[in-house]
Amino acid sequence: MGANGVERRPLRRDAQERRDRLVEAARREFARHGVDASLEKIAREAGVSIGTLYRHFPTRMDLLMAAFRPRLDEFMAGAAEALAIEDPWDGFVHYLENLFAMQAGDRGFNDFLSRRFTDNAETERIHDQMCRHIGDVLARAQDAGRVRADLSQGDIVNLIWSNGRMIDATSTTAPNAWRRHLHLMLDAYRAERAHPIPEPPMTDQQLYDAMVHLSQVD
Amino acid sequence: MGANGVERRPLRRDAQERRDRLVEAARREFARHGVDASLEKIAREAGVSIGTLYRHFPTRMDLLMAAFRPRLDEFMAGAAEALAIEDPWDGFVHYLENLFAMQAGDRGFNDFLSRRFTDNAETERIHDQMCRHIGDVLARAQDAGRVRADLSQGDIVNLIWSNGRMIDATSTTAPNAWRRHLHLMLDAYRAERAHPIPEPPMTDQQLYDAMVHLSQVD
DNA sequence: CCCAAACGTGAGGCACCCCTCCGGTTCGCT
DNA sequence: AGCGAACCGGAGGGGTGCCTCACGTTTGGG
Repeated sequence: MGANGVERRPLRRDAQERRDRLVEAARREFARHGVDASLEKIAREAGVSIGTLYRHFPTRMDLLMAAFRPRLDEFMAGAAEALAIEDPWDGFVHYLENLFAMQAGDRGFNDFLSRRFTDNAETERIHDQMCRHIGDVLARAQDAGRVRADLSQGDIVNLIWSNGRMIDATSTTAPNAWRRHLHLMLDAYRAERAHPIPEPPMTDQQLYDAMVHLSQVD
Repeated sequence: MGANGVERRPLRRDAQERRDRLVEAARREFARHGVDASLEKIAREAGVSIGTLYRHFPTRMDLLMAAFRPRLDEFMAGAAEALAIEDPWDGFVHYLENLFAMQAGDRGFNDFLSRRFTDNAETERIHDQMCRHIGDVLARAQDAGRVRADLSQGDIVNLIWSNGRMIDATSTTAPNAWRRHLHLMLDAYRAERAHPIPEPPMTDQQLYDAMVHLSQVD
């Protein structure tokens, strides 16, 4: 079955082989240089011409989705795991740990999580699903009185941005620094030590706009 | 007196006027697009040719320093204020509030604080001074038992990165979101009920490398 | 008022990157 | 084997940005 449910004949053998090499090269380049990596370089890296790249992946997003599919599945599985853990706090921590670790492992995926590409129905779907996951994990921990009640989904998205930036900075020189950041944040999130926050959480609209903003070029 | 102490005759009247216009335009463009803003655009904006820009500012850093000098002074003054506040915790909060607010006010300055340009003695000096300030403010609050003892300078630099990214995302849609982030972080930093952190702080070398890394193009 | 020094200009070389299009190549079905 | 559909290559047009340099313009001291 094709991506959109349309049955299509399999690729010719040579075409399939080139396509695989492209996805492989894209994974490497996106991981190294983020989602804005040069397509021409990816083609070169794959030993394929730029025209071929465009034949298989008409838009950058097509290539991104092909490259990140496994990572995305892995990530979603981690989120499901979190909800399966009995203790709500442990589930919350597991969710964040999984999130941070995946961001740390791949700069492209890190970018991908931080930005929201509005021109693509599938990525919208993915982001919605992510937001639902966050909401569930968070609400459960809050209902159990373990996470401060005034924490919002937007604060977690914020955390994604923060951590993303930190990982950009430290990944080559201190690859585990994110774990420190995470545990510091956990102390900020615990219900026991909460002090009132003088600024209200972002509205859904603000949050959405901010994510879209990050995906637009200056 | 010239920047490096060399006495040089004043600029010709027309040259001075163009230089002023350039600095003005640079401030605007850097604020809007970060420190990587296009120099050609800045020249256009100033109504001056690109050649003239290069005559006055042979390197991007020369222009950056000219544009940010007032902001830098303002920032350093805020840091001094923080140390002048009697209560160590209040001083700590004041320092961070000043820092965040200045990051929020100018995308270029935000970039500037996050990165470390190694090819320039003056910026190195500035960063060293900033690190000293952070160290002083932090140590004072820790000695007073108000900030958790296991917090390191690197964690504050981390905070600069985190907040920088958050501001990039939210400045146009939720310009005060940083204040919420700050107060969340304060709850993470308070000494009372701090939980142990399983990852050691970054070494000075790691911290330095990370800052340099951020200032290098992909 | 004159002229040398200071200054300004913008075309142009170079390096990227994106994306298209058409002539040539390869596959695999019959 | 032969042929048409599928596929591939890569030149090339359009865009942006950096930086230089030969030539023309302006200033202000003498």
